[in-house]
Amino acid sequence: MASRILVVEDEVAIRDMLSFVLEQHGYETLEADNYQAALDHLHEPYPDLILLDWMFPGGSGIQLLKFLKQDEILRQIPVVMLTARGEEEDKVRGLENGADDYVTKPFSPKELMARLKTVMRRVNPTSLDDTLKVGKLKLDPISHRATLSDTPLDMGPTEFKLLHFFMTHPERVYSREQLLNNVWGTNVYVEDRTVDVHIRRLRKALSDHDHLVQTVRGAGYRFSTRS
Amino acid sequence: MASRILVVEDEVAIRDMLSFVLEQHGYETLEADNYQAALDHLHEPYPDLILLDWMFPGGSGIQLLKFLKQDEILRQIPVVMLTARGEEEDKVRGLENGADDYVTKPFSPKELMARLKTVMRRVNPTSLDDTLKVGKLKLDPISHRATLSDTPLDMGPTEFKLLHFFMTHPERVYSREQLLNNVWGTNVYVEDRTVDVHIRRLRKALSDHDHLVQTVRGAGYRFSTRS
DNA sequence: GGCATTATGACATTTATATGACAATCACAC
DNA sequence: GTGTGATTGTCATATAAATGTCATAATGCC
Repeated sequence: MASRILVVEDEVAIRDMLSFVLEQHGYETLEADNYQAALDHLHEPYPDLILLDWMFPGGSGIQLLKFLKQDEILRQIPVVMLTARGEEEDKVRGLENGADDYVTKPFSPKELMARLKTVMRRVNPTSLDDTLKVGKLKLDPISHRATLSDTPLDMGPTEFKLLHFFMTHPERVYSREQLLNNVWGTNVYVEDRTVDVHIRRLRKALSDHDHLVQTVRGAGYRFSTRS
Repeated sequence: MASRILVVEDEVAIRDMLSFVLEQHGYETLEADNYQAALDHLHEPYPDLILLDWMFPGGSGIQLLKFLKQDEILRQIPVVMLTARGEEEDKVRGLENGADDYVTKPFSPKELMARLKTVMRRVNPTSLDDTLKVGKLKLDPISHRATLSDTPLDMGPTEFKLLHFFMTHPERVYSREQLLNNVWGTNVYVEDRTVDVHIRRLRKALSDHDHLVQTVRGAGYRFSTRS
């Protein structure tokens, strides 16, 4: 059950961008490019958050915001406003009318996700990160636990991060260097070969599911459900 | 292995966004937020493409563009301009000065990737990451896997590269020497006859599709769907 | 047939990956 | 603090795979 985010934004380019970033981070997105379309999404199952462009056709953002806050159910859905840079009054007016936060266009993915997470954590601490599943293998970022057929797997933090990265980026080869950058972080000087060792530890932890982590000779490693 | 894209853009939010989208699509990114930083990236290994903001500090986009086009090597790197919406003259001026295409801010990830791919296809068709298909035979550079009717084929790195080259250059004879240059790389001293052996290994891997790799007596080999 | 070219199997060598061990470091309980 | 176990990165070694070359067989061409 991924969190669902309703994106209310009339400009298709920005809407696409928001959807892309959100989906890459594991959210489901609903899209609306006008007032009525936004209303059409406001029924069960309700979105978990609304990303609302301040200015959009068929009713400005504040109009929809006010409408939401009048409804007993809808008012509980957190709203993050999208404002143009420098429009300070917009932000103030938005926050005064019940918006939970705002993001200024243009935005970096990092900033966007950070704000969304903060807001969602504040409103509903449990709905945040989703469990990743691949067959019997599950990875739950919340409890920070990986299980196989509901049996907890024993692995270190690095292996957990590695598995998390793999599960969010399956069916794709990654060189040792890329894995170091993505899992260990950039500006970390660690031997390439160290990756091998952690791969082995991860495979060990996965026991009879170690085939999910595949060696691609001369290229790196790949997480794949196919043999 | 992955294409490298130099992003020249001063606004951090937009730069982050570009990097995020590009990296999600498997590109490596280099970042520069000013003229000098951009120049610092222009050495080997050269970026495969430059994404250039029209207006950025320490020299406008066109300035850098002109500089690039004066250099024999650098001029070959394709350039995609980032322009503000509505600035039609900018686009025209950019294209006149050698830019290969432009993307208007704000942009959707889909549009961005489409334009980049188009440009890269025009310049260097082999550097692309698209799945290659010939009948039931598929080669996916992203997962680094060759399949026949979705069954993974077992072959070594050299055979994989060889097949990749063939699939991107079908219906054309290549001498052993040409194959060595293209697949093994230049400055590699290897016997001509070695190619025969790898051809055989590739055919073996292709099993009942080995007819795709054809011998052209006295000339070399050819990858062809026609018998 | 006789010559030239290619196919194939075998093999030694090189290269890449897997694995076990270990010392240093870290996290946390006491 | 101090102790204790877990974790981490690195190394040495084992194992496995890939590579290039050769000798020889097979094939095509005149």
